[in-house]
Amino acid sequence: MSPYDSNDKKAIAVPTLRRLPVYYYYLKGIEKSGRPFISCSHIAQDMNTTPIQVRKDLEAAGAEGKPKVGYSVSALICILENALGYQNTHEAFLVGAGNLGRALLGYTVFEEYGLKIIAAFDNNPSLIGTEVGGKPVLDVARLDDLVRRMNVKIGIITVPYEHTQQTADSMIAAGIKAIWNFAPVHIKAPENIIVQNVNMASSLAVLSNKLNEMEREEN
Amino acid sequence: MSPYDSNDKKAIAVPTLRRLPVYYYYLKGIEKSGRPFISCSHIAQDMNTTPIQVRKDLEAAGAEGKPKVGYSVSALICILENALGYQNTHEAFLVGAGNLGRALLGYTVFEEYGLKIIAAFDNNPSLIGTEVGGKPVLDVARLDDLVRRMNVKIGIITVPYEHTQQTADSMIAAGIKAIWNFAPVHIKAPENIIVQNVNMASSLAVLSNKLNEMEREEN
DNA sequence: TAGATTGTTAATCGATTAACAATC
DNA sequence: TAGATTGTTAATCGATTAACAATC
Repeated sequence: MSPYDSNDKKAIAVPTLRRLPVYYYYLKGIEKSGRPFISCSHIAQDMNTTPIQVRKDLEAAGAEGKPKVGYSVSALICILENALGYQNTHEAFLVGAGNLGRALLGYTVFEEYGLKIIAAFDNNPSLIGTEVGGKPVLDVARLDDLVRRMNVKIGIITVPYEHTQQTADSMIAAGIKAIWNFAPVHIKAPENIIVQNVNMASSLAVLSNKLNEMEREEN
Repeated sequence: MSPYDSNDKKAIAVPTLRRLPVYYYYLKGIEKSGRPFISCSHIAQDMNTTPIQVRKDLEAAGAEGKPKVGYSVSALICILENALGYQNTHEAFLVGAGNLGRALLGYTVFEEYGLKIIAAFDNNPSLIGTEVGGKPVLDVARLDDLVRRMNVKIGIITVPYEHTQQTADSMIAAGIKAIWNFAPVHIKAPENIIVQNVNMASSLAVLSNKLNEMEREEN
């Protein structure tokens, strides 16, 4: 690491980043079992992966182990919480209080993972004024004003896919910096806006493709 | 392509596969607008990507275009439906009729994408016997029998994460071939079982990390 | 000490990107 | 025809995997 590098934390690669929460959940289970240390090979075996990948991933997160002993489970958990920003909570607004939106509003665990949904928005009058998971459902017309006043940075989109782009546009106009998009469509946004998709259609495509391939092989 | 290749369709790479549904949704919109042909560059511009990637992805799906004209929108849609197996519907059981499970049960669009959820299972007596999205919620004790009798191949897991592995185990024991897992934990399964994860925690990790990085840069 | 395990450096592999040829 | 656009082959880049050194 060069002394000219003011920012000495290297960015963690996305594939690694996506695996870290899975290690985290796994290690929380190990911690409960009371085991104080664990080796890469042990983790790898439990998680159907290779010791090398585990070691690289943990290294990227900043973990340090001891030869012959392995990694301290509690230290690992702490390091992962840090790398994943679990201690650094952001507030979020959710737009679209349909089935999926309501499911997300009910996920109180998100608060442990750095995401606090503070309100939902919808355009359906029969939903406006209700509460889901203890969070108010407000008129989407108020979104702009509230994003500005409360300086909320994260917007969650769970509207029907035809309204995705327009919802994203209003979020961005109001000052939202990061969008968590659950619709299966691409969002057009300026480069400085973070767009992260949870795309069930993509995931289903991979599943179906593998299953169809498997069935083809059987013939 | 060698004449010795009995199976002349090359497997589509997973990153490409994940992008295909997004093209599909996009092209459905283009089709509605009435435009008959479209070029890679046009698609790329609308989707914040590069013409080269679009061309490669469409090529992998089996599309053919005409120089100077582009690709026929309707032909593309047809080819994507084929590559994604949308015409080849599989039946599925869902286990865990909580918030997220209920949201998925309500997604009738899945049926257009090759997935037909025919029943849900839960262990909560107050849910058993009810209906969600027109689908019955049954006692999870009946899962094994019904998977066998109805020869269902896909299992969807939307149970709390502590019960994920055990749910997967019963699915596999009953003969499920592919698991669509919405819990943030790794599932241990034999190699011949397909496991596809929709991991919100992974996605959130990427989002938070980028946002934290952005905020760090602002200082 | 010996051996297990981490740490580090190098090799491989595959996806992405680029360059250029073919063609309508 | 000329130029836009696809098709194809090569180069690059980054993640994964492997090899080996360091160390408790």
